[in-house]
Amino acid sequence: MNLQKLPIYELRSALATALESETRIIIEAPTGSGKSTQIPQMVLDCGAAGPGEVVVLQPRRLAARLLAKRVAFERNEPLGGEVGYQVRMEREVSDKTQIRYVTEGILLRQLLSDPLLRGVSTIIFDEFHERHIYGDITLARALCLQEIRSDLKVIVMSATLDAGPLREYLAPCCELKSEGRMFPVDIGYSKKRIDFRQQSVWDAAADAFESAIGSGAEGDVLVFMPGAYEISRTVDAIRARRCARDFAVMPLHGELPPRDQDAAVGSCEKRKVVVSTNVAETSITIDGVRIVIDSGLARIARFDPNRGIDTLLVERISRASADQRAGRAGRTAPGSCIRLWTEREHVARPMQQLPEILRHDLAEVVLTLKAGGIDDVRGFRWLEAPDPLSLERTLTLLTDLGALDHAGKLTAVGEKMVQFPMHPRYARMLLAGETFGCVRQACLIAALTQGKSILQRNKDRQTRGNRDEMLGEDEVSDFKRLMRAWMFADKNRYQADACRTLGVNGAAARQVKPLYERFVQLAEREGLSVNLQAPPDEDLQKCILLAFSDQVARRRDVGTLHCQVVHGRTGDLDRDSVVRDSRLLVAAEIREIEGGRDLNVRLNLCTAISEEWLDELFPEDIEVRTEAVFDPVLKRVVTRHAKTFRGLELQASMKQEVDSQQAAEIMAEEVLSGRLNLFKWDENVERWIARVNCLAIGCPDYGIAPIDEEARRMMIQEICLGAVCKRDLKERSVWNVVKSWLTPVQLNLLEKQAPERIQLPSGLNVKVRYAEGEPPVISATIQKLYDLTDVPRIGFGMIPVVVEALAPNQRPQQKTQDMQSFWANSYPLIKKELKGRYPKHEWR
DNA sequence: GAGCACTGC
Repeated sequence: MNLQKLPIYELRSALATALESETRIIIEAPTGSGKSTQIPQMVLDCGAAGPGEVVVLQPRRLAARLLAKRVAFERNEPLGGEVGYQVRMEREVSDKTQIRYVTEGILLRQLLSDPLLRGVSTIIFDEFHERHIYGDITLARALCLQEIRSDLKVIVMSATLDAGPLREYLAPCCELKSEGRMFPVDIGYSKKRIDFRQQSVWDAAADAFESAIGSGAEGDVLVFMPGAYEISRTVDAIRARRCARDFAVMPLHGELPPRDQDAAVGSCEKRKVVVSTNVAETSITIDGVRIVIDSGLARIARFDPNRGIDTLLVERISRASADQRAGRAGRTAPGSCIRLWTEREHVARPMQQLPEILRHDLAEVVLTLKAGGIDDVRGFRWLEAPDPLSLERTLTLLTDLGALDHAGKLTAVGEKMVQFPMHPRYARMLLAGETFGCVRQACLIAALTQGKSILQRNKDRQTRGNRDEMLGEDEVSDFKRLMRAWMFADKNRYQADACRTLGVNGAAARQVKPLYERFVQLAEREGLSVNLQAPPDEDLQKCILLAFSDQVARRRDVGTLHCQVVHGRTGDLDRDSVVRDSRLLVAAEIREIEGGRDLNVRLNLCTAISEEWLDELFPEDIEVRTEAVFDPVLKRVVTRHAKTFRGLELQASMKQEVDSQQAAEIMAEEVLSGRLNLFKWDENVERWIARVNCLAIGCPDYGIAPIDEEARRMMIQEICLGAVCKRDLKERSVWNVVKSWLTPVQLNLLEKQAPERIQLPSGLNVKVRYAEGEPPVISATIQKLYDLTDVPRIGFGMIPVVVEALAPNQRPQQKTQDMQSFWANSYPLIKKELKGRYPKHEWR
């Protein structure tokens, strides 16, 4: 290839000039422009950055390795000489290395040991638009470092750039731009909005496939779907079409065995249809694709700081992601992309995916910052500041784990924890291992939870039987079973056949070993005693409990998997968990997933615990502020974290007759301050509310308390405006109540019928378009209505209602509050509560 | 219908 032909070359002289005078440069260039291989060489070759290394940050290990290889080859040098790379557990560098490709976390760690980054002349951030959390943090640290080291150059490269905020953040900085050499991709939208509840997304994709092939489009086809289930349905749906008979239709996602993945990526005699998750959006390139069919959906992981739960829900992708997906059709020739949504819907989508820093658990990052001497994380120079609530919760967790003292300073324990590259919870478990004689086991557990799970899910009866047989049936901890499974795989040298009998992912198991060894090595370096002998189960269980004490759960009954979790949460024990009989357990993972049309919270990686340990491990005697009758076991747990655990305690108490006025008052306080999530109403709760005589807030999928006229009117209004749909009214009883309020026309609307003219309770006639599944489209008329009624839009899919409940035989002390002032006072509170629960909605 | 993709001296 003639390198001079790469489009990025047009920037060569401008870059050299900029480097003479500027220390911060933004380069905007699309994927495929050659920026990742050429810019570092230009920087090195023009000599303007001065002596020292050019470090290039990559979000993915594979990319770092491949780019280094490529550049070494271009410069006719051996890898690890002038050009090298460094990723976790792997390095090819030497003292001669001038260009070093690294993953983002590596440089952040390097900053801990060498805050001045001596020997580094230039840091280049590649693929910055992906906005990974470590990229954000490292950039912030690099900019701070420039204040001391004025010779340090920072270059930020990005494909699509929302340059505004970044430009401000980097100011003063210089910008360079290069056009790509992508082939044009013709983008087509659906003419009519597709409701995936009416027509399945796989059928819609198969239709799109049929029409694309029917109109003579050439090349291979790439279909984007949110997950494995949708992929398998899509594969079936496409195969069933007659026009697919000349095609090989293949799935592609992370859970697939490597052989199948290779088949999807590799060449094929027939034309190909690859149905894939997001792996094909950034990580994997499939040659020959000229048609992309995009469902516009993806499963997106978030951490909900309000509840302390990881969520994994299907969401609509951003415009930037959609463009990235479309671009996959134009890598080798002009192509086309069919989007299964309308152009109008497209405009309503967010420009960019929310950066990771706003979606992830911050524990590790904050601990790393603290270790880097940044005491005031709230005032840190964030490119995008994380949610203050999320930050608070993180600081609380780190304090609970003993990494920070009450002034927020790093403790000696915290200093040790930082040495271990893992979530602080696991680092804490490792340190606790010293007390309980299970450091080695803790190292293995930490290694096992780093990457993909080594035990495959949804295995057949046979496989599960094998597991019980070969791994033993003890019911102590899922971690123990994971460890046994790994040791089995290790003993069998990760051979595919042996692994398959137990449903073990051999490749994932193989990657555990070096991590395990590394962690043991680090533990030894930190002076922990790494014993060979396994401790009694009990000690390991206690050790685990210490790291996850805020995730203690209790089985609600023996017949179901349903559990109560501290902090007012509920969830179901994973049906594959080995913890079967213990009523009390601790979950290392709590995540909310979409199962069918419902949301389910699942408790994973569980460990049985015993009530007696609580006194031993949490001796602090914290006064509990209520006299209500509580489950004695829960009371112990609650006693430890009185403040945060109160929710569970109170929730438990509701199952019984509440006869303590004080308990009710505490509860009211919890609800109103947003600390306690609302619970499913039942008669007890109603009685409780009646007793407290307070304002509470609710939303329909959690049930409806006795509602006054005003609240009811508002609710109807929201229904008419399309802000709520029947699906939101999850509970049958609630639905029956609501149904009884509505006129037939309103009922129709709620059931998702066509646009209607309706008279609102306020007397206004409006025409309404029901906008379920997307942010409500506010027409001018409706906007006007909002203005007239002073009802703020809380967001799609929920109705906050006001409940003014009265004690029996008591007159209202004041008439139902003036709605306007109610909203003015309560809106921020409600919004905060709901925002945590429905992060994917757009808020204003 | 029980669950995306990455990553750490």
